[in-house]
Amino acid sequence: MALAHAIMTALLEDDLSGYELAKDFETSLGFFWHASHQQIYLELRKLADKHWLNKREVSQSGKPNKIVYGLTKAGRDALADWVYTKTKTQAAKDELLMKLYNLSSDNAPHLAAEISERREQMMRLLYLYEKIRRRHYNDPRALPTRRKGVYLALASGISQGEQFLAWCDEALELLSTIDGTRE
Amino acid sequence: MALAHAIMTALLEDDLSGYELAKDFETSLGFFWHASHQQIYLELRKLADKHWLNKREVSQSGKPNKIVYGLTKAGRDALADWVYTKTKTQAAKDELLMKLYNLSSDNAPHLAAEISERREQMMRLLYLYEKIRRRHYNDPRALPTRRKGVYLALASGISQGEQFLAWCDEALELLSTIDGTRE
DNA sequence: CTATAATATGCAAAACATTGCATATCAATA
DNA sequence: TATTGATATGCAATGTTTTGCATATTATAG
Repeated sequence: MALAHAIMTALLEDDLSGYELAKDFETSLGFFWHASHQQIYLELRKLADKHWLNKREVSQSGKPNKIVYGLTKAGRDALADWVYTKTKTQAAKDELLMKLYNLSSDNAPHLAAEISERREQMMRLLYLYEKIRRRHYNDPRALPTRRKGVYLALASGISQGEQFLAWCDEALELLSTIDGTRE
Repeated sequence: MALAHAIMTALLEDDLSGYELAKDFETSLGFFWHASHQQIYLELRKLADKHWLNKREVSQSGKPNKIVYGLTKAGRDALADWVYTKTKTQAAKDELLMKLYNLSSDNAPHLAAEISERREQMMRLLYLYEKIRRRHYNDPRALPTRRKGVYLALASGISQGEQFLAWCDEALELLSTIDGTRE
């Protein structure tokens, strides 16, 4: 049921279409949850059937029309209840770390390249997050309650990201000491 | 195919039974990959059918017998090839952060309790990891190539863990400023 | 006017993961 | 000797996610 709740959380402040949600899940929300458009459209219809979301079609000029979803009272209640359920321990699946267990002088350059790429992705994301933090979350203690929670999620993303960059640097440094001509 | 490769990676150094693998996936390997015993036993049989693993039954005294699996040449080759495949971007599913988006003065004590619990779990894990690092990975540059990779995975776990502890402290501190009597 | 890209939504099959149940061996202990 | 707990393996049903395919509208660039 977790995707349902992630979607409803994204709808807390704004009503959104499936397409707009999918973009959020790719960018800003992407740090906390991943979902493809196929998953999202399906789940939105399920949630509307359950009457946790309402839908309305919005005509647009210059673009195809869209279906915009918003939380109902029942949806808000279900979401509020969900917060009290026990969170099961983390997903934790990182193929890159598994691959590092298989490090050899042959594949070291490939792994270094993958790490570099991930490092750049993370830099772009961090740039976005830092900008948001500076603009809207400069004084966490002064925020209204809900925004404090959003701030903490953002802060988690930022510090995980910074930690990741530092790790990438250590990894690239150590990988560069591997001699590809021997072994 | 990722679970298959995670299992094979775990078998790189030692032949193991499903039960032993399941325990590894709960503890040390758990930082990098999660898998239940049901998944593991099923996957082991699939991999043996593919001839990527071989199996043998081992009689034990004082315990039920076990089936021990080991990598075949074909398995090692498949694993080596897998390292060169492109890693898709991170899983990133954290219910706790999603829940924080729903923070209210009502649920703040519950969320603080969940964070405290996760903090303690992480402390226990970190204690284990630090011990391993000190014993076996004190001088990373002096390690043979493959062990350098294992070190980097471990280092990633440790620094993520430490970052998480720091975040928990910040979160608990900020949550404690929320006044449950109003709003 | 044609190709491309962004917007917008969807179905179906396959792969993967979780949950609940089931079974059996052996050691220790109550 | 009955119960509990660790060891050891498995099936079946259900749920979730990914992958591949499909379709349609409009803007922009060539």
